[in-house]
Amino acid sequence: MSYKIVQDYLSGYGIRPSLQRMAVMEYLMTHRTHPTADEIYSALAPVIPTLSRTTVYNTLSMLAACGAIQSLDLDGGRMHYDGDTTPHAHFICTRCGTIHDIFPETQEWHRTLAHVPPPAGATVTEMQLSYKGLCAKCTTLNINNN
Amino acid sequence: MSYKIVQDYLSGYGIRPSLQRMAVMEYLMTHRTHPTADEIYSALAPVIPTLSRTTVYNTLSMLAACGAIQSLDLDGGRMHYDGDTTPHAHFICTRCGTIHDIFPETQEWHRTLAHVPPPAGATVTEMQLSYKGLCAKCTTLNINNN
DNA sequence: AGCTCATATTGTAATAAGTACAAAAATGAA
DNA sequence: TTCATTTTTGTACTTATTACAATATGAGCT
Repeated sequence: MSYKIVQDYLSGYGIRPSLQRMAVMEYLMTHRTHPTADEIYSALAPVIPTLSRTTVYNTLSMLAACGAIQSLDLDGGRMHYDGDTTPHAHFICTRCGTIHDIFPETQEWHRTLAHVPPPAGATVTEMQLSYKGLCAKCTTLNINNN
Repeated sequence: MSYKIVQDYLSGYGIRPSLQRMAVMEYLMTHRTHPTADEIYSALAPVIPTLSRTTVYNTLSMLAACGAIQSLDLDGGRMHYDGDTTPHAHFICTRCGTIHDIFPETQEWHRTLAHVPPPAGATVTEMQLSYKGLCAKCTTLNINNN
């Protein structure tokens, strides 16, 4: 992924494109695995030896607050992040932890929002639709008692 | 809430109705505040002086796994619990933490499920639809810069 | 270039939620 | 009652995240 694309993306959200921020953003753009803050830190630390965990946490919170990325409350303990901000749902496997994207037709997404309306007067900043269960592979393993 | 109702409810899920389990379940049935494990512990500890935090955590996990209650991954840090297992969505205010229930028409809920299908072959055990933002009260406070 | 001030990053220490585990207690069956 | 199983308890630990103060960086001005 080119330097300039990431830089322009951040600038477009009014975010100053520092080395660290670009690295985090680029990681999320090129890895569709919905990583946690720590996974991102571990991947980037070898490349940016001075990188601090705190910076990764701060950067992710900031990017999410600006709407440049999406944060996912999926597995209780830790937060996952998604560089794709187009409206979509997620499935998380409670056995292997894999997270799958589910892209509904845009009109269906809007229909859901219209029929499950947030409280009157509230300002909605995020919406999340998620499923938990066993993925196909783990369902099979489970049947075979592994 | 009568002892017998709670007891029968747990028995219906094949859960042995111990004193501790009944207390936790009864708390969730009579408090629609979507409490965390610690809030439940703090409320029950004075009534059951020997109660242990671990028991509350274990009980909640078990009740959720059996489908007797619903667990809500809403605010990153901690898990919230809901004694109402009928399908409904939630709104959480990121400022004051209040959680509101949103009850859509049942047919709309099913329509959403049908149009946002989980991965093929997966076994879905939980579904969660949630909004985050500022509640009406906090929206007003925010405008007035409080 | 050098200076200055605001912003960003770093590292350490602290917090907070939840889990592991082994001992003790309670329960139920024989 | 006795024995085995289940449940509860308490302590210690792990893990994710935040607080905070010190340091570094960078953009604009002279």
